Amino acid sequence: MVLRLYDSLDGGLRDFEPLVPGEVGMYVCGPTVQSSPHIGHLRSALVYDLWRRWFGYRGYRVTLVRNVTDIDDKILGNARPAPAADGAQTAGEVWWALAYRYELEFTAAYTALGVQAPTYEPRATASVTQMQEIIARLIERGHAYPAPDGSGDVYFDTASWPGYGRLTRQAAADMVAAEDADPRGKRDPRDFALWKGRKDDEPESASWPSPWGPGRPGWHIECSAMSARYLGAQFDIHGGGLDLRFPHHENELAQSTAAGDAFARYWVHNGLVNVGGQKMSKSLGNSLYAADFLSMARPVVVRYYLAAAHYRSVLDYHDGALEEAEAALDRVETFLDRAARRLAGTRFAAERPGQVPDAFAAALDDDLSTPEAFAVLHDTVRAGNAALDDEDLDGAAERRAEVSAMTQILGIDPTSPEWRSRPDEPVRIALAALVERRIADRQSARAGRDFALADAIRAELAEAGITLEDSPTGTHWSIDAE
RNA sequence: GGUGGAGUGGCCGAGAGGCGAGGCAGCGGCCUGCAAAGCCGUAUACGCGGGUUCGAAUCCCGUCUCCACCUCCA
Repeated sequence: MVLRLYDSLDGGLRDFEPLVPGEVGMYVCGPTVQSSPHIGHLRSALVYDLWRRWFGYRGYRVTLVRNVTDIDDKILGNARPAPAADGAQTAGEVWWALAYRYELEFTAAYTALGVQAPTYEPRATASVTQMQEIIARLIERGHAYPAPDGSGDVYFDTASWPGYGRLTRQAAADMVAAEDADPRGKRDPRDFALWKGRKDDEPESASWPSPWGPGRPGWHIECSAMSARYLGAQFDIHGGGLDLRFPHHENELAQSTAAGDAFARYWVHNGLVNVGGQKMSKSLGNSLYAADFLSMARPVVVRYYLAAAHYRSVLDYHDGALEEAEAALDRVETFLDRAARRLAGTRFAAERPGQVPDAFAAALDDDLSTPEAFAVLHDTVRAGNAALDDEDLDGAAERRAEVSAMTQILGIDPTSPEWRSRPDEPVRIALAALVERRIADRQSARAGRDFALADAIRAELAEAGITLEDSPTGTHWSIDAE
């Protein structure tokens, strides 16, 4: 079976053929660490985590590079201004401290969501030499020019590159220049900065020496440099949020190819997250930050929610969505739990190494169709429950193995230690002793047909947050999901 | 103005010419002392108007509405 993915450059589904057999090189635009991560950042990271896991399951060795943009106008803008001429320090946080603080927030959010660390996570500030090398090549080839205004800026000459606009299928003539664009030394308003000469109010620490004067890199060149540095001049997949298609990815593509690099062979873009039908924005005040979102439900539920929609669709968050995800995931958990209890002590007790059902694999092979994959997961859960009802233990064990395999790939295996809040063993043991005693009391009440007492005990435990379930093999108790 | 995308049952959300994905909620049933969990059943769904076809949510034409991007937002 061939893996297919939707290539934004091509505008259609394409069979994936790796550059090097058995390997996948994937570059994903990470965040600019200028403010706290929001739900959209979570989704983006999760999407590429899922791609990576699936490629891995399909036998590829995946090199995933996700950068951190740690130097940028907004970072400088959000940090304190440069020291005054007399050397007096101004109040506030220095830009690199601010960038690092937010980087740590991103890392914490990704970890909480079960996003595996990429193979490497380069910071833009560590590849300035590589950026300058590309800029020099562009100037040499006649596709970039230092601004004649003495600003120290270097611009990409869009008019010199016929392929400009290819990724977003736009004709240069149709592009509308932003009203607030600062023309500075540009030949054409569409030209974009490769290098930004240092301005007087910018801190010395945010400036690097260059052949064009001290300054710092433009945003787009960062990704061109880092992808080539870690994955090579040509690599398999370039990913990022749909909002980055233009100008960021268009510019990356133009500058890398104009510099002579073959660049990405496939472009993958994830859909954005809206809140209440609208794009998140600071002015609307509807931004949903990662930390808040992750506290609204168990992280594995958040992951389920974000992974259940197709990665290219717009995901519109609305109230109640996490409750639905919770209910859906509970079905899976309940089955695994139920199967484990029923199979314990039988010859099917040991977990078998699971194979995912063919339909599940086919779904993910088809442009990572997680919605269909989740449908297969639920079908399998139902079949497993039915097997348990029929006392078909072999079938139940088989379904359990499949469910485990699927949830592991999706990163939502409820039994995985990463989702377990550390149980306080002594407390658990003590609680178990007390609860089981009440259950025994209830059993004798039931045996004596004193259902009023039995129900009272059940209600008493429910009050304490403990749910009882009777089954032919005994009464099972569980603590309600926290 | 340009480019790309979307409108599916009470809700979420797939699919893309012919068997009504899946989840949540609802209803009926089985099971249960009663529950819970589970299982089985249950929907005249595809923005609107035409057309092509034996057959259209899926193709074509028209039309309405919404969203994203168009120089630095994942």
